[in-house]
Amino acid sequence: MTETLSGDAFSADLLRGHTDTIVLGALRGADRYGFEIYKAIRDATGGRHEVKEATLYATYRRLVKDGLVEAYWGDESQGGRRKYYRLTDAGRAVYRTNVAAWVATRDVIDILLDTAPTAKDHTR
Amino acid sequence: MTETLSGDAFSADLLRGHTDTIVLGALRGADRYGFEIYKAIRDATGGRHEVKEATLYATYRRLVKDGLVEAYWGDESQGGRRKYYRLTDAGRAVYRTNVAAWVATRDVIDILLDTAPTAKDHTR
DNA sequence: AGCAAGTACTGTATGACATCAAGTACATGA
DNA sequence: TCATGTACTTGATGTCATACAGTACTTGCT
Repeated sequence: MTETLSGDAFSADLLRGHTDTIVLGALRGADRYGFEIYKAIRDATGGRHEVKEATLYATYRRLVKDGLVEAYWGDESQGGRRKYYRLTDAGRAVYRTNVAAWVATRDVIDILLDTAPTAKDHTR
Repeated sequence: MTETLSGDAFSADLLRGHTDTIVLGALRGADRYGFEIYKAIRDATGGRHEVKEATLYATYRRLVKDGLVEAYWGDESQGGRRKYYRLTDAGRAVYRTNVAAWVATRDVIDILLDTAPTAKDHTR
């Protein structure tokens, strides 16, 4: 914090509250292991933003505790253990609800900040 | 928390990190007093969401401390004191930066959740 | 007049969560 | 062999949104 926003405007902590949903979303298509999700998020932001490893592993723990994902060790028997996560039905339901919440929240913030992307808007 | 998202999907805490920017934005056009901003936000969400008073007054304090806004008492001498807030130059600059951060963050989340509003998107 | 409801502001906890900092362990290429 | 990358873990720490509990004035209703 206090990082006063370096050049290209990605303040840490702005994804706060969305991390769970992002992780759940990452598991929509297939089971994935922790580090894989970490890299996926990092890459999706073009490297400009990164959700810290510690944050993600804490998130995984929370999601498992809440029954939204299940964890199991992969069988990389030759070394390099990987813990995989699988979306549960409950997780899938929460994901859907959270996406709706995101869209609603996004639109409200867009209204409050006057940043709604419209046809005439040059930002898109 | 743990509120498991009631019906229309507004989880508290999703605005977290954006409150400062929203308040700064509310002061763009004119000085406003605390409760006025509170009502403006509440109304902008159609009453579906509310940033709690305690949250906002904490926010004002923080913004003053950081020199982003200045506070002064209105001259409602006949009663009903109101504390007004005025955007400083620093506040205006931070606002601009934060808006850029919001747009960047919003777009990243849209990508991660696959919720980007497009022309063919029925959500708009 | 009496009283509820709304306006307006304040202060002290509390808890969630993103991150920091530090660490373990294995694999691989120079 | 030694740095670098992969992969996971855990114990602080700090920020911030909120709960909770006030104070004080005003206005509308009866």
